[in-house]
Amino acid sequence: MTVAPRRPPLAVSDLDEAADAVRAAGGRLTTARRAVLEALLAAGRPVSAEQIADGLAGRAPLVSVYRNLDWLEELGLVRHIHVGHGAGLYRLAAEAEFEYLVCERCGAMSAVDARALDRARAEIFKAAGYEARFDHFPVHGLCAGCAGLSAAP
Amino acid sequence: MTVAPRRPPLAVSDLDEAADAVRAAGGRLTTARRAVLEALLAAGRPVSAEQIADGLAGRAPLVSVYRNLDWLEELGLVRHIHVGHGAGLYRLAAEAEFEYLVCERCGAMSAVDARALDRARAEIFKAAGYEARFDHFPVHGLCAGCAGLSAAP
DNA sequence: TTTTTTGCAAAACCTTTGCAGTTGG
DNA sequence: CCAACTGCAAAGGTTTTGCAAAAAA
Repeated sequence: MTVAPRRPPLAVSDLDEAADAVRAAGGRLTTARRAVLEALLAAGRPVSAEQIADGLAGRAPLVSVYRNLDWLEELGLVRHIHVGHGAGLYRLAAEAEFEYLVCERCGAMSAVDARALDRARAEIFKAAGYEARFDHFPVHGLCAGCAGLSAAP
Repeated sequence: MTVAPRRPPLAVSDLDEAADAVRAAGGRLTTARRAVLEALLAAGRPVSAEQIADGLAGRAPLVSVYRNLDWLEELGLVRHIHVGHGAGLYRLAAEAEFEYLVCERCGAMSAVDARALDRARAEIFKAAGYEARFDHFPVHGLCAGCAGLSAAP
């Protein structure tokens, strides 16, 4: 979960494309690395390193999952987000066109097209001069249901 | 750093008011607790538990700082935010009218009046049905200076 | 006195690192 | 073959917990 300069996203939609990207970078498609990529492709949503390792049936221990996630993130194939106080969640950069919203009451996590938040980004820029990014620290708040609950007495 | 239901903010501007709030809640104004409150009042901006403990010259060890921050947060006097990958930062709820923006490139943290982000919140609500809150996970992105840098080749 | 709070020690939790051995290309 | 990668073990940084001793009211 390096903080370092984020590489431009490298979108892949299947294992073959991922394998090509790995080899193009001079990397090797090891058992552990393939397993992590398969897990991410299968998940289709942000998952923790532990969830990945658990689903790997021993093909790679947690530490190797972390090392591969880091390496793949440096390559631009993987991104991670921070949701509440829990562990970091990882996803393929292929899904980069989505951004997430997290409900702090019920824990729900919704995905929206990144462009849907462009107007919000523009308002933040007008108000504070910041180019907001929601792809690392998603928007936290209350989902429609929970917002309704706290509005009603 | 309990996640639990956030209490309504309890704004205090000096130690006396804080002491009253503590006693009104049936708590005691111990040396450690007073020291933590003084540190927060003096800081006037979000600081880590470790920074607080370091400035206390032994009046309370880190573990007591954490316990008091938790207790004070449950009471509504203190809030914490998450900035990047670092430790949580604590501040008095009195400063709740400010929200923060964090630059992921240079680490700068700017405070803005919370109302300045109301339009952005409205846009997020329109786009995703979420009532966004920036008071726990601040807006992350690029400050004006760093955004300019990455725009220029 | 009585209940709260302290502070040490130890653990929990997530993530990273050192290093010797393994493996993909 | 040999650099890249693994996996164990051990550590890192942050936060929490158990518990007996101390202190506020």
